[in-house]
Amino acid sequence: MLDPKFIKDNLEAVIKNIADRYMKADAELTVALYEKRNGLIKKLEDERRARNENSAAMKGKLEADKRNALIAEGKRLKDNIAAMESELSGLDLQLDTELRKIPNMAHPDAPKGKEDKDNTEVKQVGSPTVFSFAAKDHVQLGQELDIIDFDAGTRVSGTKFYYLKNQGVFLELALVKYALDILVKKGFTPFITPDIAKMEILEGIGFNPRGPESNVYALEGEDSCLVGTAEITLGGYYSDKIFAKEELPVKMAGLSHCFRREAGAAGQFSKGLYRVHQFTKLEMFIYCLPEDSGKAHEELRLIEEEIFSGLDIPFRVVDTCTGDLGAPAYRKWDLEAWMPGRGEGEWGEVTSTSNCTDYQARRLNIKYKDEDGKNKYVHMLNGTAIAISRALVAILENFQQEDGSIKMPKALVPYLGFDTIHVINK
RNA sequence: GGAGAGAUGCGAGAGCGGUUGAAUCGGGCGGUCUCGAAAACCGUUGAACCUCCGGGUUCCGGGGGUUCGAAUCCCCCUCUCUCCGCCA
Repeated sequence: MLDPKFIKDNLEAVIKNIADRYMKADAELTVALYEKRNGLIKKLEDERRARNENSAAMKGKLEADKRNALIAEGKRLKDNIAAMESELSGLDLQLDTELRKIPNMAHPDAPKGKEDKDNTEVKQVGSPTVFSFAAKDHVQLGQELDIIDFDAGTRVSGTKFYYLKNQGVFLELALVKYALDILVKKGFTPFITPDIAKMEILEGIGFNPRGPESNVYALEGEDSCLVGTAEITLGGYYSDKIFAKEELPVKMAGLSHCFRREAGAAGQFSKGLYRVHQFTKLEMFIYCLPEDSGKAHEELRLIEEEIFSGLDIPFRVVDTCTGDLGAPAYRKWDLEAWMPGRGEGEWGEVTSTSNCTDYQARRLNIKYKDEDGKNKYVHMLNGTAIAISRALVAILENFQQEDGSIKMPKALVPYLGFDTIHVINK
């Protein structure tokens, strides 16, 4: 969330930012509630001071009537304070509700626009794969090679579930290890995180775990959820922490399963593995000083580029427009890989890296001690190292051969122990 | 899952209705001494919020309650430790 004081002092900019991001939030109401709350706090504190003085006056020996008078005054103050406190907690709740709706400020250079079409291409690496034969999509390839079983996934678990099978299994493990090795070399501490997190952590990260439009699976009667990304568990890892300045940056790599409801998402562009309820993802996470977050964001993007270049997958980098940014993001870059099986071929998102500045840190209460002795909020950034399901789409579709086999990227061969997934039962 | 013990500042740990935002020790920081260091000694050292920038309020695991007044008494919850059970 944003600092209410910041909203008050930059009201016009905040209102414009909400509009740029096509979000529904009421900054003016928020400020009004904030001011009302502060006024009440002031009055409440005066009453509490009176109460403290009153009880301090009663410490020694007193004549009975004097004491009784003080007790009567104390009782009056007590009732008054109780009433004000309950009013205040109501106001706090309202303020918090409004505050939650207000997105992070967007980077001034983030392209203005409403939806993903308005994202701007920053660069392209490689070029769309050209085939001398009719290319198949990954659904067909995966089934023919017997490495992905969608039918069994649907039967056992429901639509948008799948089994990886045979070499598909080793492909997932190889991709994880390949990316992990790169990250460890770059100073990231590897983690395998829980796949479940408490709602308060989800909310701190900026997810909405409740409601029918939520993308989150909540656990019945548990006050916790299946995570949609390890961003949640990595970001929650240091909640309520105060870092020494020298400890930063902290760089983490977290492997987890990701669970997403994806309610209502259907159609050609989300078929097969592209949009599923469960997948494996290796996520990067950085906690850093505010002045370093721009640089750290760049670093995350460059690592993503390195991972995909290393796999020889053609991709482009896009700068995400204001309307397409998630609420916590200040700026976001996506890598989109070439996916020949989407229609006539199409760029499809494979990674995403966001600089969330102090938006998450404020709610999760993650700070560092600055030289002036003050505790200040850290900046928090996340980025996909590799999301297996999407990477599989790109690998199967780009590296398919005329005979239906798939050539493995060179970088994966040492991890796989084979260089081709051959067509069977021919 | 059952039984017991506990949760206080950076750490250890006292306090068990009003003089405690918190003794004491340790750590950190600053200083004295020293050629320098160590030792010793002295000083200092929590956070959040509001502010008419003088100050004020709140916080002793979390939430409720009793009281004129709660770190201290009562209730509920969470977590940690020990023992037993179960289990990959």
